Amino acid sequence: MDEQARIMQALGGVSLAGHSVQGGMALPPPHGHDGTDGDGRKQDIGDILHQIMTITDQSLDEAQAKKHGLNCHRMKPALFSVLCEIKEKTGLSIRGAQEEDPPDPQLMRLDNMLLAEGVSGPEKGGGSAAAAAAAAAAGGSPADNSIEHSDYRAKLSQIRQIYHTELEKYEQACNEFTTHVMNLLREQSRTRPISPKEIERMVSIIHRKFSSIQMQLKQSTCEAVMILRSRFLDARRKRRNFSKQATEILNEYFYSHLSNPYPSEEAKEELAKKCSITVSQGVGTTITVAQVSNWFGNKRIRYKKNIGKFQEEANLYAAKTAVTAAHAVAAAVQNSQTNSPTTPNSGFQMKDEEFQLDSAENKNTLLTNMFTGTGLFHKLLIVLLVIGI
DNA sequence: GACCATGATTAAGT
DNA sequence: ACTTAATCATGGTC
Repeated sequence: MDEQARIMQALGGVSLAGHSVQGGMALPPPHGHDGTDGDGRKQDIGDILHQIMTITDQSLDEAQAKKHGLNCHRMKPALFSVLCEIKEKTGLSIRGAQEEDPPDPQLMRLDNMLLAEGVSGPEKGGGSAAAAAAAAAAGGSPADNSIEHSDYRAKLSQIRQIYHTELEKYEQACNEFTTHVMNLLREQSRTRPISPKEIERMVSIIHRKFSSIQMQLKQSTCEAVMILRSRFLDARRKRRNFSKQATEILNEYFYSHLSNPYPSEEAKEELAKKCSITVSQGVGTTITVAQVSNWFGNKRIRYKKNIGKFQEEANLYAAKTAVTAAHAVAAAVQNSQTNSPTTPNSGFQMKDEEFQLDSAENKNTLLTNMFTGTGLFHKLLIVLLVIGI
């Protein structure tokens, strides 16, 4: 409004009050109007301005007609050049041209996440690979791709599809709107000075608006993916017990290395492999090295906390391994008189601390279990005695 | 449904 | 990087 007033004043001699007060006046015919005297000319300009000002209040047909009238008006070139001049003076065309939009960090984050989740970016193959990678990174068993995983992928691709169709819709709408506005501006540039820079600026404003809408779409897509992930791939929520065989293998190792129950990386790998192979029945869960580490971590701490509770189990496994060891020893003895068989070690050494079975309580449990528990252990002792060790 | 077992996660320590 | 210890959350059993 301020600008309008300035323009009015710049036009010179036309009193703003003069024309605006005459609200309901009859508009002069666009053609054949020959205002020859000076007063008439002023009146004329006032009318034209009034038409410009009230153009939005009129119906489309009316407006079109008036627009045509204005375009053809003999005063039009003069008015146009005056407007050009004013614009140049006020620097309207330059203002705001320098504002460059820096990449929005939030938008970038959303984009990156969508790309990582396989929603945006390359088609199907890459998408599911990314999803699998994400699942693996989340610590979930990557091979647990049974029903749940396929379900997850189906849902993800659904989200993906919705996202893409919506995005396309927005883009199309944006393009349509942009061309519409550009046409409008081009059309208007016949009656008022509009530089290409201004059109460019307008386009960039439109794009910014639409990209903020797109951001909302991206945001809600991200949320949907997060919900989906937490529901399907959060392994913590879907704990599954290891198979009996797998636990047995792990326990065997644990109790036969009781003095130092810290499997090396290679040992862990081998255990993981062994456990995975033995799980042939039912659900095809493989056991990862990380899971083996978890298992040993839990086992160590729980064993240490309550050795008594685990004693029976310890004897069982100790006997088991000792039997095989005894076999080996027996074989060795036959060849040459060797000594020191690998007797089950009852000492338990935690990292940086010796955790022996010395406490009276623990010793008692060990002894009672030894002689009341497994007959196997008895047999083993006898075997060892017979062999002469 | 209470209760225990158990796999996974996390903070803190080394 | 790996471990311990505590804790969470679920699975399984009664």
